[in-house]
Amino acid sequence: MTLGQKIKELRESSGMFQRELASKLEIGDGFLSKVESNQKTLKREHLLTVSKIFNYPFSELNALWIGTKLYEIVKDEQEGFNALKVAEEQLSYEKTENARN
Amino acid sequence: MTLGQKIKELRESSGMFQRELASKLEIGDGFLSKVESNQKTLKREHLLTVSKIFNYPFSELNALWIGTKLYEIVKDEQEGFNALKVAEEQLSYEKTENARN
DNA sequence: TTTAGACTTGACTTATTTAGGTCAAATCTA
DNA sequence: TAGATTTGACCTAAATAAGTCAAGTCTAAA
Repeated sequence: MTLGQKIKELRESSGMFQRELASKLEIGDGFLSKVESNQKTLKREHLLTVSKIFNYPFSELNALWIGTKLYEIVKDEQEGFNALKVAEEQLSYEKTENARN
Repeated sequence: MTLGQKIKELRESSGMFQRELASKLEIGDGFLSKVESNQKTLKREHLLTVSKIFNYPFSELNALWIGTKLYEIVKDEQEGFNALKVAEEQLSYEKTENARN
């Protein structure tokens, strides 16, 4: 599930048109269309608005937002999967380091 | 293990000084110092040179390079870990999609 | 079968960020 | 006190973010 897919899903399942949602977010509908197909990214502040409109947890939108960004970086990389593992490892190392103090 | 750590490790275990390695890479030693502490990143082409100098697999350096970059993105994020999972999921979804065709 | 409304796409823009450094001064280490 | 390393301030070019807008396409229904 990408952020674009999720937004489209939320919008459609609430019977809203792109134009409506776009206007709530104060962006053009062309731009929203691209957001839903992950050709463009929403500003992070917009995520909060989306969260409120559809009453959907911000943290999940946030995870999708960052995750989709990470995916854009690794998707054409041979070492993409390993790179994700490296990042994960560094992250959990940092976590245990901080826990130690 | 970060890329900076790995480079430092390779350099030190071959008894080389920063100045020497820096000159082989045609960068300043101040810059290399920052690379080793992950404050700056090497150009990707430099990775190939490093790989040759220390006879260390390029693919691993590459994974560390991308991984450290990903880590920089997620390290201060609450949803960092989940975001990595999202990216991983998207990546494996894409893989199976491609395999289907 | 045409036409309206929803959506997609391509070309373009401008402002901000990031990449990839340099250099000199400060610090650390034997 | 020399040589190795680190740090901070600074720089420029290139990339990315965050859009707009008009033209094109797709789909139901009159």
